[in-house]
Amino acid sequence: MGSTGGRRVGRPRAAQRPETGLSPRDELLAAAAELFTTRGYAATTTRAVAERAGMRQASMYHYVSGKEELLAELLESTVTPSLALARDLLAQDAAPAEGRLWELCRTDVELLCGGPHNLGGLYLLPEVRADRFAGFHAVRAELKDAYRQLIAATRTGGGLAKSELDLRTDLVFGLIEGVILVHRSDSERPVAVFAEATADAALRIVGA
Amino acid sequence: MGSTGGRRVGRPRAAQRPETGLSPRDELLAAAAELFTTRGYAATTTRAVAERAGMRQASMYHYVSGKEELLAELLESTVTPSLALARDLLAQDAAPAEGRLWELCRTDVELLCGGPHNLGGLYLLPEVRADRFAGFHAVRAELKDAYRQLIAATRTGGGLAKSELDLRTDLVFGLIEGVILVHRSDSERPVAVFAEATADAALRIVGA
DNA sequence: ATTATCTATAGATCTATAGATAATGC
DNA sequence: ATTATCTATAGATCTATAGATAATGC
Repeated sequence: MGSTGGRRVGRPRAAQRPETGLSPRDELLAAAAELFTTRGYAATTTRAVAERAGMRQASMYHYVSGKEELLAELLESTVTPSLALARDLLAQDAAPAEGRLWELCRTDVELLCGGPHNLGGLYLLPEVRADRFAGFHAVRAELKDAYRQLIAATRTGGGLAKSELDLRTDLVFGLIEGVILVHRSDSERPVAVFAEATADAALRIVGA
Repeated sequence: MGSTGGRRVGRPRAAQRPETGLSPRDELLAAAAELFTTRGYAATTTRAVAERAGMRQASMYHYVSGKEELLAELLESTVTPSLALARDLLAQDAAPAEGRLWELCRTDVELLCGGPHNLGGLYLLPEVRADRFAGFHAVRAELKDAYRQLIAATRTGGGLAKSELDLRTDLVFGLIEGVILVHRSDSERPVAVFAEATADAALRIVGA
């Protein structure tokens, strides 16, 4: 337990850099997050990811099976916290739906815009449509359904026909996604302000 | 001028298919539109584009310099009509801004969701951030500025501080973009209905 | 002995060019 | 002669595996 920190098992890395404190796997995930969000998934090579994480291309395979695994894990990490909150809010059925919907919107934006990279944008990579990521899509569909249920439970949402409810859900869900995209173009605005404004806008769309 | 139609100069294509009526260049653009929007830009090979357009990979270079040119042209085609309308609406400064903003939103959604492929999604490919597409970004920034000007000209927009105006512009612009993404998941709803609902939502966001 | 890394590379692409070919046009 | 296509391919990747190496652990 020497506090010297350094000495690790295994052959040293060829290009030594200051310790990040992250595990090698997390270094890879962080590198992938940055590269996938800025250059895109297909355009990012395994070499680029590994090298940015401080190791050689081949060493990456000691930790992950390939690019797909990195993307799958990053996708999960974007949607899982939002879904956990959504389930929580759905369960609080004594509280007014308006406030719960507002909170879901706000937190969703904050989570997705808050990190160092625009992980929210990963949702939108065309490659994510592949079957490989069906698991992610299922989780995401559950999140969207939570939005739908909360919208249906609002005062104005109560009497809506199904098609009208679907429409409003798409509008709100579209707003959240779109806003995450737009965010990256102007990062000087505090995320908290932006997230609250988006939640306000969502409620106005629903008519509450 | 025989109405037989067929006979064309040059070596015949290896795989013959029914005439599309499009020029070879337009066949390439149509193929690229489909593939770029569904699989992504980097994941689409020149071979896939050419083959889908009915010719061999190498023949593509007779018409375009490569994939980049196809993407650049497709991008232009998505934003140019919207910008033309935006300029038009800005010039009509006698009419109330609310109605003009509504019309811009509606038409923008209709144009981008209306085509056979989700060309609106091209905006969002990470590759589009490259310098090569600076021209497109300039046009797009002009479109966004038109949104801003119209929002500023509404009754509620008049007295806004710059930061507040920027915020609302981002929310509206984000809504338009996000909604285009969401649209592809549910194409059974008529585009016209969706476009109007989006425009209504945009006005509610602005507070008009 | 175990482990984390490295170097080297086979095999599979993919792009863009060179040069041949099979039509029509004159 | 001109044109639109083709086939063939060089050169440049990129992925994933095989096997070597340089640390610590015991």
